[in-house]
Amino acid sequence: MHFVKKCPECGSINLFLNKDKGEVICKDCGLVVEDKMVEFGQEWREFDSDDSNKLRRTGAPMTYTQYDQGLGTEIGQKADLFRLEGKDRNKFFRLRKWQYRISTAIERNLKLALAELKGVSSSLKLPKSVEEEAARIYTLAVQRGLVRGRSMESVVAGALYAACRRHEVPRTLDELSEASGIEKKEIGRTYRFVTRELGITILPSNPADYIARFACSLTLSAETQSRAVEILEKAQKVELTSGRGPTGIAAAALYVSALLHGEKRTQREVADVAGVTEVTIRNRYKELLEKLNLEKDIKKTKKKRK
DNA sequence: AAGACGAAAGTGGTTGA
DNA sequence: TCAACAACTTTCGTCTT
Repeated sequence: MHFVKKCPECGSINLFLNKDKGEVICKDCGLVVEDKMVEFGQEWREFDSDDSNKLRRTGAPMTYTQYDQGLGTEIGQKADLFRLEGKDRNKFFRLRKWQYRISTAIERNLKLALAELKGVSSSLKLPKSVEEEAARIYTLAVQRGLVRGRSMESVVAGALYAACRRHEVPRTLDELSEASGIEKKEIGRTYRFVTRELGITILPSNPADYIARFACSLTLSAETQSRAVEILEKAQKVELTSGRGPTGIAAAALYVSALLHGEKRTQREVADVAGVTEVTIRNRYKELLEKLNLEKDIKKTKKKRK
């Protein structure tokens, strides 16, 4: 268990440890700060009503994959209204009407969106924790009005993509695109927008995270796989990886590794599963050979073959 | 004939003035 | 806001197996 010093959502250092529940809570935004990323049943206190009986919850844990979790605020209770007259009073009614409209709109939107999210998530076979995270992100996005001017689906896809990245189970934009039916560009755009607006920090994705999945769909042996990861590690040290697309690097490492183990796959095959072109693989491949002195190894295995 | 290689031109996104 | 820039793609011709 490591302790987080700053709230990942709002950056506040005003954290509060609730020993009874064993949770660390951000006092500013109400986020339950996770010690690991995989954490179920987070809750935003902020959005709860003040009812004390609601604070003690029983029953099923609250989850962001359900659309209604006590969202929204009611403006103006009866008592306040009697103190207002004329213009002020009208203003109050107007505000209340809008508040009502907005909150019901949010609920409707969430209901639809979360259904969509579940669909996409399950077609990508994503773990439940990622789905939760995505739902959380989406909920936040809706509340901040970030969906305006964007299609609901694209924001869902963006949220899912972000959630995948945070949980280090990366899917490529292509996969998300296929599963959601949203254009790659669009997902990327909303993804960037949403994460920036919400101040979500995303670690640059690690090429090694892709290896297992790519290797699997290429039916490569476990040795080849771990060799590829080794190559990746070396590549990181020589700073071959910074700035490049992680999928390209992963693909190249896998390609080299397959060659070394006599499990040759064509560049085309590798390129397809990694969602990059052969050219990119070639470039990365070339760089890998140069910087890591792998030429001899390749030649050796070639001779062996003969 | 298929795969590997490389050059050249084009695309979308980031950065810095 | 615009131009320069890097990474990546597309396309195509040539070489290798």
